[in-house]
Amino acid sequence: MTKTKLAIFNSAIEIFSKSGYEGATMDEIAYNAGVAKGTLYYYFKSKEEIFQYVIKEGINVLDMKVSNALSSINVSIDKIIMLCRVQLELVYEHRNLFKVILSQLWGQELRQIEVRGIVRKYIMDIEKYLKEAIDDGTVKSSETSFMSYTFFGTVVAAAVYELINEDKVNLEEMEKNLTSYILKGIQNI
Amino acid sequence: MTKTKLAIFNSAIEIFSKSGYEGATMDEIAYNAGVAKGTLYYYFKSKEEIFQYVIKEGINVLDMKVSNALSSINVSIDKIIMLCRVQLELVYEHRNLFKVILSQLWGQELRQIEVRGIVRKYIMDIEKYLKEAIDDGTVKSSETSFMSYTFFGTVVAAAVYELINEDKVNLEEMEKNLTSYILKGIQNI
Amino acid sequence: MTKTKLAIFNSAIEIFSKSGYEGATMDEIAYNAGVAKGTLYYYFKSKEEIFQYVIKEGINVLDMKVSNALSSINVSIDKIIMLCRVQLELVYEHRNLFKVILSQLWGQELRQIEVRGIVRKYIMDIEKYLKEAIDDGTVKSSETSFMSYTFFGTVVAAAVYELINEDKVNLEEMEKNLTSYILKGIQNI
Amino acid sequence: MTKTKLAIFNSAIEIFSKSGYEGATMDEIAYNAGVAKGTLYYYFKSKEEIFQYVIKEGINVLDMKVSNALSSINVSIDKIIMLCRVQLELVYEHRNLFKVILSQLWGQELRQIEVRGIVRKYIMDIEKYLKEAIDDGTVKSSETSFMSYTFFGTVVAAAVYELINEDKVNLEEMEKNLTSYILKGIQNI
DNA sequence: AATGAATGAGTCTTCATTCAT
DNA sequence: CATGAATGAAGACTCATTCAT
Repeated sequence: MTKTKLAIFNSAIEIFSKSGYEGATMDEIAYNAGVAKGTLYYYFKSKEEIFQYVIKEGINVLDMKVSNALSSINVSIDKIIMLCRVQLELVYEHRNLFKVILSQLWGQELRQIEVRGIVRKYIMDIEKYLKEAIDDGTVKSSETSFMSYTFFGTVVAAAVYELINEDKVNLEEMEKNLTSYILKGIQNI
Repeated sequence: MTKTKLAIFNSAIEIFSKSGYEGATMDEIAYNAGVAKGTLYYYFKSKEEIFQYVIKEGINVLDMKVSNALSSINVSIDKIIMLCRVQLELVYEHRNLFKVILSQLWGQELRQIEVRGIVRKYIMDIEKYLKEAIDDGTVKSSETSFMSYTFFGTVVAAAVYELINEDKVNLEEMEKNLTSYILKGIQNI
Repeated sequence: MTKTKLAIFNSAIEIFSKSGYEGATMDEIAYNAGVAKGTLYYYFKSKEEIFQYVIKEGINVLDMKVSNALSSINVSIDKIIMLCRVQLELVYEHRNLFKVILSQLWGQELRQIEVRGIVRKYIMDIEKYLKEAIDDGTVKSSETSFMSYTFFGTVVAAAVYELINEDKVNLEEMEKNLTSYILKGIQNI
Repeated sequence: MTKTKLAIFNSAIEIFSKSGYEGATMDEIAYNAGVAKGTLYYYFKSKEEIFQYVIKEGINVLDMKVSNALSSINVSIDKIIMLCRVQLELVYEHRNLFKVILSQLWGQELRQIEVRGIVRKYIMDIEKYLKEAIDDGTVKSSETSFMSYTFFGTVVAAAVYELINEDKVNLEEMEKNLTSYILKGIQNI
């Protein structure tokens, strides 16, 4: 990625997260990147292509960070706990990327269907870790597909919480609560 | 709501859910409602106003259905269980409304900030039920604000699951899994 | 054709003849028609579609004028003579249409290939009259296909002559010369 | 002409003939010439200048080929016959140049008016030969200016014929027909 | 109560041209 | 000699909105 392309990438993520895909304008993206509008088209064929690049490159980073964080852990329940923590941190650190993805998850445009496909793959990676933990008995045997979606949803919840309550979040506290919620649920026993 | 206004309401929800706010066009909404474009402006001042009407009227329906479902239940843990069930049913039944809301949750446009305010209120209603259950000891004492967001997130998860896996969902099965997940978590004890 | 559509049609022919297809701008066409740019798109899907409408509608008029002029003539040599005259008059009267057609005859764009198809059909109509005249012996037996193209080319020559020498043309004189050229050639015997 | 300039010349003629002046892009011309876009501007000041170079250099070649072909012929009627033949061969051999010229003959842009001027001069050369033949009585006395345009038009006809009927042309046959048409016309006597 | 022709501001995209290397 | 990254003016097209009927 050249310096210019990187500037466009960063600008685009910001603008898309602020205005959504349709709401974002090439003018804004260019201005925010500090380049001329024509430059966008020197590096990308269209707005669509910028969007796809943002998503794919972004997901790559997430994937790498997740597998890095988990690679050194052997005990599967610890993996699950670390997964909670790392996902939460990613949501926090890459909140703009998450906003872009979550805003483009819902429609019937080709772009949106593709984003769903990407999220599906992302969630299937989570499922893998859950299956491991089920296999060695630390996690309840259950329908892992749905379970991984609820896991993902819980992370989204954190994004919504963070979005709605802005500045006031305490990441460590959230981590603790989230892990407890996921592992043990809410019921008092 | 006259017949024509209702037709516009239904059409708008459909189009907004398919294309998002910016992606939806007045032409499409009018055509889908079976009226002329001018008619939209006879009933609403602007696209913005149609959108707001859709959201507010939609949320009203959800609120009423939730309180109806819970009004006859006294035991607080049963209320929580029913809340799981009813939310899941609403996500399923009013999926288009949920798609509209969830797609408009993430940006910095006035409209999106307003939608977040509405969701915030909606989640605070959930919090009320959780507080009740904590008070009588059936639910663990915890940070209820965050807990209600995770609850909401889990419901969103169901929406995503349903969206990505389309047709193949089994609502009853999902209900059982969801309730177990929320109440007891995933860990084997 | 509504009044507005007609205004667009007339404007477009003028602008296309002045600037060619690519050189013409929608702004110019709209301004010249006395309507807003959006109005062009209310009546036509695209610039391309305006162009096609101009060509097809224009060719229709030519076809009708030719067959009207020839319908009342029975002697085939007189038909040929009248064909010379009427073609020349059409080139003169509809010079803008001819300019548009002749400028769009030469490339490999779909639009240009289509125009060639239309011209081909137009020339095949001429061929019909030549064949008749050959059948009754007033015109030399020859390769009629090529002959009709040369006939057409001679008409184009008149267009070029008229274009290059502007104002100074004497239509009657041209008619006489043209007919003599076509019927008897240039050689002195 | 250096090798690079020649490459640009050849590329430009090809692209202009395929897409017209406005339709041709500098990118395409550069790519087709196997050079970088900047190189075009090393050799030419602008697209306009490339175009003019193409036309002028092209017409030069035509002029030379015509005068070469006719220089050794003394009998004026033979000159006319050879003129037919050589023009037809040029149209065939340099069809791309003819397409460029013929597509740029019709508008009101400066460039197009200039092309008309060049064609005018080219036709006036033809006129010269016709005048000679009139002077010694082999060609009918007539308005030579118009006659030379019809002569040119007949050649254009061949171009159109060739363009529309592509591959299927038989050059020798065409030459015979064309010469007969020009010298003796179509009428049976 | 309802329409649909007309608008024009705003958007994406193209492309001739420049310039530092 | 030659390059190609970068530009920005200009063009096709969209669409929310208006208004006379």
